Amino acid sequence: MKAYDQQDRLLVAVDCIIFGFEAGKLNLLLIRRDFTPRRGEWSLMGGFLRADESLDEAAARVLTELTGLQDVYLEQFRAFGEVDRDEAERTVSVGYYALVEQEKVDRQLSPDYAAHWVPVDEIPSLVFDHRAMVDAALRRLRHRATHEPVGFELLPDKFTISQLQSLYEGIFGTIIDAGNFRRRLRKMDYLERLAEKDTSGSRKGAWYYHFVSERYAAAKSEGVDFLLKP
Amino acid sequence: MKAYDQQDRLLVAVDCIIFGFEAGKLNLLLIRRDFTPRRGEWSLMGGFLRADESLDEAAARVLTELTGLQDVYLEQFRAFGEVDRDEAERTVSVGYYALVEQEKVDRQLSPDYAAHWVPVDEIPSLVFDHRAMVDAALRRLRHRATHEPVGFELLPDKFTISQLQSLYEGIFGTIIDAGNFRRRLRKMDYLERLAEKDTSGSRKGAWYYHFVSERYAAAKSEGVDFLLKP
DNA sequence: CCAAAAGTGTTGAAAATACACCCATGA
DNA sequence: TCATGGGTGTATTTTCAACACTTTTGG
Repeated sequence: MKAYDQQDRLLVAVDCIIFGFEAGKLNLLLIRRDFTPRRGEWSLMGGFLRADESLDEAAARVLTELTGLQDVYLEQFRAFGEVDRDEAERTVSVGYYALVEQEKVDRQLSPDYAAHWVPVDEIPSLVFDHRAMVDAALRRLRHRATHEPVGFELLPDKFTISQLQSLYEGIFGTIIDAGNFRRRLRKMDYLERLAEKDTSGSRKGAWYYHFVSERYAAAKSEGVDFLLKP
Repeated sequence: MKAYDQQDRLLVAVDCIIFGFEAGKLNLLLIRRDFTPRRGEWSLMGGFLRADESLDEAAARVLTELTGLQDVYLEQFRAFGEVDRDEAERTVSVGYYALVEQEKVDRQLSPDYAAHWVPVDEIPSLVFDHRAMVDAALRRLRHRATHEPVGFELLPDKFTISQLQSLYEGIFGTIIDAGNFRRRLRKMDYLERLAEKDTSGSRKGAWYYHFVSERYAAAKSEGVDFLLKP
């Protein structure tokens, strides 16, 4: 418990699996490394934990550095600690996944990293164990999205039911029955229908909805569980 | 991403939340620290990650050191990285929870640590952020126990339905309808009824069952999901 | 008027629940 | 014989997937 020597001190990193959604596709934000090791290869965005910050703070810092965004949905999902996972030096990495509005990111993406959105079903070869990190994050996201209303983080504040359905189809890679999907949503009274319609997708126009987090918190505290299966 | 200095090197620990089950109670194995800091206070069993081992290996080592057990169910659930979480020195700790047969442990517990079983609803004050670790582990265990057949890890190889029900009642702190609980189990053909009865609990005697992990793996690969709600 | 997306209703099957009931047996 | 935990059966309710159906409106 107590014993350690200087050699036990090592680097701790955070790596961010950044999810976005656009045109019916769930995407991942990757960078091309312009630094060693593995310069030029695809990689997740990451950074080293500093002495004066918590893990959560480090993850938020790294995310802001790349996307310029603050206050985004960010959740730790797993620490990765194989001895040889980083070829340069022993490093334990803590994985975080982020859910961002892709459009927001695109407006202020840092040019310092050659970052690109890649559909989750077309992920290129990644450095180190980053592919395993992505897979673990995806599993966690899928699970979380069915049990907590986190999917909304990937959509604009105003969204239509069809957009939400398309998102869930993107997350799970499945087709969902529109009627049943709507019915489940209708019961969630923390989804507020706005007085406005989106007419871009159809003649009829689709009502915009809005997620009212205070109402969700109230419902949850009364034991009402969120559940949205694919 | 790339930049760090010597000061960024820090200690990584693993802490083990060790669950056991006895007499209808879900228990936690705690130690009394005979080392600084906080000598004499209650704490989780932990240890520092060494340069030549993975996180999983470190957790297993720590667990074996205390309990003498090997090959127990051990799962990482979260890394804890607040700056001041350990008052002695900046330390990131990765939390693992273990499910062990309490009786097995009691037979070979290391005397080097003053370890005690404590019911999960009577946890004393713990050092650092160990209480938050325990709470997170408990949430994870409850969730995991409903979706994966991990509860069996807490019971002997042979167990009765009543024991299993009592275990689930202990994990969730609820009362379960015996009839419905049995019916759900009857459908799980990876639970094999043995030719033997436990006559200690009743006149009639209760059949012993056995979890056949190979059969479960087969069922799972065919898409049959485990689900055992409280 | 018609194409096409938005949105509603109906139905039958499946599963969860509550709870009444039978079983075996040692004291 | 009866108290006690073990174990089964069943009527009722709830949930849910499938899919037919209606609505709206720009072109």
